[in-house]
Amino acid sequence: MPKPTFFRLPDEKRERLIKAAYAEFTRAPFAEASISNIIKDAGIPRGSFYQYFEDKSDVFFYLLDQMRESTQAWMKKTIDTHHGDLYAALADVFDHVIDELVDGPYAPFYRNVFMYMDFHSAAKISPTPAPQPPHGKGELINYMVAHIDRSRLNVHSDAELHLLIHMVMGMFMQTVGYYYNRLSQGEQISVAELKRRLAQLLEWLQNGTVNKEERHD
Amino acid sequence: MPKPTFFRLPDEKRERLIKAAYAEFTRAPFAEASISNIIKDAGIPRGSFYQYFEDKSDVFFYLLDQMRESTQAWMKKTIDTHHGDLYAALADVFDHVIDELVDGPYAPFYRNVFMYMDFHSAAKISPTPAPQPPHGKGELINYMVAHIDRSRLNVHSDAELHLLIHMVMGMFMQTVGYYYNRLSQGEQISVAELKRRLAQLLEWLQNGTVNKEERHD
DNA sequence: TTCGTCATGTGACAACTTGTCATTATACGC
DNA sequence: GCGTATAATGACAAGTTGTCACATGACGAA
Repeated sequence: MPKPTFFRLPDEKRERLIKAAYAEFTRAPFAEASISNIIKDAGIPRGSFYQYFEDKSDVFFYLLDQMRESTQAWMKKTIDTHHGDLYAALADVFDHVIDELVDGPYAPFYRNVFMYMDFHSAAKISPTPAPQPPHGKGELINYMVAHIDRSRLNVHSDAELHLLIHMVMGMFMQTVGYYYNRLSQGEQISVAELKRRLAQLLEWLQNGTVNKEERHD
Repeated sequence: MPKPTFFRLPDEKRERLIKAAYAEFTRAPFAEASISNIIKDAGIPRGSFYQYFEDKSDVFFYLLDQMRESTQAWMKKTIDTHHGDLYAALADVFDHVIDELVDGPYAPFYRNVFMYMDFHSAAKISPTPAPQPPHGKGELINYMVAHIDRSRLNVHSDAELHLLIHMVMGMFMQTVGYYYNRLSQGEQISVAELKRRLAQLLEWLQNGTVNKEERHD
């Protein structure tokens, strides 16, 4: 988390810093991004940066957190809209988020995020099946566990539902990561194809991949 | 790939280098590992390192490649043993690989690999659904597409089987990554629990997560 | 106004990186 | 014994990060 001083900054200065940080993490993936560039761009001295943030990842995850919050709100809303129908909500959200990731104003930033997101970092963002402080990463998954309609789901405990949600989220990130990888290799797949893949994965997850002997229909 | 000079090195020196590289990537995750430490440990001058390798990731992926090869061989063998039964083979391989990852001599190295493996790097290792050079990362997935028994699988094309395999592999890595994350947070889960989770995920993938209305049993 | 105190701003600095390159050493064929 | 290609070497430039002693505010009390 940014230090208190950061939040006491005059709006103009704070926004200048954030903008510079976005620019740098858009220019280069986390490992290659440099604090030097951010402060040069924002026009603040080096010492000040460390007055506001712990280090590079502190800014980075602050930016990510902002993105998470909006997505999280959208997800909750969608679950309600679909009266707790997990897969209907997921299909909806995936579509929406992908449009955001691919066409939205921050698309190139997200690209760096997804391609170079490791499991350690992902754990800081995506919902974690663990006791969580009231607000933050765990909030969404707890909301989901509480509001998902399980009557038609083959899960038998909170833990199992946690696992399922965790898996679906991971699957989503993986697939988006795959899309960006292809993009950066010039072997771009279309957004439609990306969505088709996700739909297929969801379908498998719902109905399984194994043919039941003699389906009665 | 290491440069030709590297492979012409006297065995003793080459092994010393590899050993030092393993030590460094065991000590620290990729981003924090330093070439300086490797050469200090191996006792070779800086310039020589660059005679053998392109850069840090060149050594790193060389090490990973060695691990991939052995796992790959095991996977193929297991598919044959199970006469192309995808899920039986996967269950087998997962169990074996996990024991390797958790108890094997390279466990701490793998830990760093999995926790800090991003999607971009993963693409270099895990099977990619794309036309592939005869040998390497794509070899396994092509072998699988060719040898998996599809008669009981709900897949209708090579592309779909690719996708399925891709997803299962990703799911595996994600779950192992999760295990290591918990480990590093002190909230360790047991190996048995890890295996149970994977088994559950495979089960869902086979039979689906949605209750068919009125199962006839 | 003058002082004290606490929060901020600042940039020079040490301690590391990495990749290069001119130079030296070695091996091998003739 | 000589020439040439291949390999070894370490000083170096150019960059990075985090720190710290000090300067500059701001604001209330005397």
